[in-house]
Amino acid sequence: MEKILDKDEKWPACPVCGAEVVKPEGEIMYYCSNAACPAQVQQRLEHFVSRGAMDIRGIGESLSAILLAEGLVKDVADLYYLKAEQLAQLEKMGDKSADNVITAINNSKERPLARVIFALGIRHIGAETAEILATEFHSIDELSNTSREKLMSIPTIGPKIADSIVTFFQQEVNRNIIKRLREAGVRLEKEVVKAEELPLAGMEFVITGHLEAFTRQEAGARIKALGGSTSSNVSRKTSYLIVGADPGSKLARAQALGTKQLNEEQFLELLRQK
DNA sequence: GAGCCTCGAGATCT
DNA sequence: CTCGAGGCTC
Repeated sequence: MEKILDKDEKWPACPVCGAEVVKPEGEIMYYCSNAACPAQVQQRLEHFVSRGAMDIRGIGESLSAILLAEGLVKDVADLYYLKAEQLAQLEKMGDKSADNVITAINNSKERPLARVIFALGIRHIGAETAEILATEFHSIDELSNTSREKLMSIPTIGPKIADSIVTFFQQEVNRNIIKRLREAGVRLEKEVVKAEELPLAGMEFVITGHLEAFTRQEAGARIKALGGSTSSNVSRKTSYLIVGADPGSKLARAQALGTKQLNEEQFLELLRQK
């Protein structure tokens, strides 16, 4: 039920910057409409450096506030242009602490794509959705150039999230931040995982019977993408026999060899764990 | 029967 | 927030 305002009644204003507040339809909370609101800027910075995001140790609530107040940082990209000497001049900051912070910032340049997406602070994009986006897109560029339709075709992503993403990448401020992150050397592409580090590395799979979720070819592709291999015959080298509906003679052979088996549900579970 | 709305469950985000 | 179920309209 929408509140009706009396003629002279004012909408509540942001307690920090005094800007007009908005209340998205169906929601209870009011949000400050000013993206440049100091409180919002600080929250975005804190979120960016937080553990689940870029994980920059040494910068938290306190230092974030100081960096903003001193004008050393105006947005998250500025972090990567900080100099140790600038930090060392701050209150309660010596050369040692300053160096530690700079090192932490540099280390964060290699974070996995999912974390970078999460760190950007796009509305409705939490750790989970960021993870999903990182499996669908190879880079921030690819994500930023995608369409509302493509996004909506992804399970768990509906109109609200799709719009939020599209709008975010349309904003000039955000494009600029991404540009400077790239120029500073922050990796905005999917990490290249070494073959031997893939989750199914060294495992050989054989499929028997009919799978519901996908064709043999698709199943094989998924296995390969995770570093595993496939074969058409069960042997002592076979790690798992995937048993679909109406299994063939491979099942008997697997039983004779004592090969481990997975039903389709267990196989899907294995893929989900990555 | 396609299109649109509401509603509730279950998952996710703030 | 997303998504599917069920009810309504045309």
